[in-house]
Amino acid sequence: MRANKAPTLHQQIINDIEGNILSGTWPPGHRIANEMDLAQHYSCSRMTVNKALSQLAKANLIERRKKSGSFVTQPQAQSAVLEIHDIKSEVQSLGLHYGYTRASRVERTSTTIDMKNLELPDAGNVIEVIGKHYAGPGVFCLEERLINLAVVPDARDEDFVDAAPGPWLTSHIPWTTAEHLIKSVGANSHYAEALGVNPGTACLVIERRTWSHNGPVTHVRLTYPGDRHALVARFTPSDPTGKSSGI
Amino acid sequence: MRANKAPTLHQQIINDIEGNILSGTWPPGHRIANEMDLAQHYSCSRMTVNKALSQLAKANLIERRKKSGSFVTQPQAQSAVLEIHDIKSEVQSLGLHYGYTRASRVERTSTTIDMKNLELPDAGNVIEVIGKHYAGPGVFCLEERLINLAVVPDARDEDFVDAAPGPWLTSHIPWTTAEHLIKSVGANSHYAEALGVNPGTACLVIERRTWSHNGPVTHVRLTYPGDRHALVARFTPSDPTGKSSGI
DNA sequence: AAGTGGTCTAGACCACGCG
DNA sequence: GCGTGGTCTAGACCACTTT
Repeated sequence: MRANKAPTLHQQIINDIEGNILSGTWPPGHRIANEMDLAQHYSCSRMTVNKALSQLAKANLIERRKKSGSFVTQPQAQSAVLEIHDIKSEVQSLGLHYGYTRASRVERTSTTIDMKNLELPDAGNVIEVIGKHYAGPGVFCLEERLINLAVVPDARDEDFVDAAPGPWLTSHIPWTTAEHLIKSVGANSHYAEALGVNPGTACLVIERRTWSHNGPVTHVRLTYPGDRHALVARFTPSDPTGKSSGI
Repeated sequence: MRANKAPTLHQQIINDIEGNILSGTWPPGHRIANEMDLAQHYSCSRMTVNKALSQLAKANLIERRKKSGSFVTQPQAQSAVLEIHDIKSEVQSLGLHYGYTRASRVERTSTTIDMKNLELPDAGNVIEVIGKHYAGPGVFCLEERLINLAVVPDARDEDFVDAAPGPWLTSHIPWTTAEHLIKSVGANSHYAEALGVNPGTACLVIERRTWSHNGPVTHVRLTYPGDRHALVARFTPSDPTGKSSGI
């Protein structure tokens, strides 16, 4: 039920390929047909295909190697202004042991707050999952997530005990739009206990909403204790491809 | 003394136009020559010019209108992954009165900390400007800025008493690269007093480094009190042009 | 040596919107 | 109406890299 508007041909090609990549149909490393074959498939010139593939390469969804071909990029679906963080690899890149524990999982009809967080137009069933990510012995961040069952019904069959919902979601649902909100808050007693810090400790909070073609997918609030965490983004005016990462 | 590498022709065109825009030579609203004229000027085909202009339009540096032509975008040099915030318009867009006061201005040879903040390879003269931005009666944020006099010698003649250094810099120096670092810290007694909050209050800190072709331009640390401020960015996978703004 | 992407050309047709 | 950008074509040559 995707609303596939295709105003231009090269945009249609981009949409098709992006769909295959983000949905996981084409896994990382998958080789994409070469430009001449694609041109034949779409009954267009090579230039048109090249325009589409160049744009996908600039967005870091594919990698192009001469003589070899074009391949789906390895860190799939995680290239954007502010990356959809894979916390596990983030922790491991710091040389620390990664761990995850689920604190709770509740299925319910959406409350008013849920609807506001997900920007749901109507009430519906949601799953709330709360868990902690660990870096070595300490808590790395607290995750509070809402999943919209209307868009992701398969989530009903997942308990999210051993693995965080994030990676499962990105491999099951292709997202088309994401929004980050970043702020700083002092930990109240509830968060302080969960994170193992003193009440009032400054925490970096990242809230992310994600949409697919079918509507709101998920809302997640990641709370990082203290000043142990920072976001970095570097860019130039005409190449607004922010490379961002947690520290 | 700009290192003008031009590997491809359309990149050369982009560089030229971007230079004219970011340096202010072409002010907002300036009409750019049409594609045919540019093609003649660069002795290339219209496609090549089109590729360059399309890319600049996607980066929001120019706006293209049929029949009329291409024009330099209004909010100049402030379109990027994380915008180079114009705090004044940010405050005013909230319907609040904007104010600015300079607290101090010091010219000195760079300290070790200065060199680290600016990523200076060698010691040199810098200016440190500290000031406060007000929204209505309250402090909106504290600004601590270093300016590299080797790259911006004209800054020596500015006292930055009535106007913040940020707008002056963006209108005098075209920046080519910027890096943001975002974190959350608890206010120590010094910051607490400056911001008018209780010690320990969580603050959002945004540190930005900016470079031009000639080297490091400036380093600024903006400290926003409490959870009154948040950053927002929205994007899609194949269009990583994050629109971000303060709240 | 051969296949691939990178770039460019010299045209073309169309839609839009200003005059 | 007509100038502009938007898109596309059917070629071409080159650089690179793997075989």
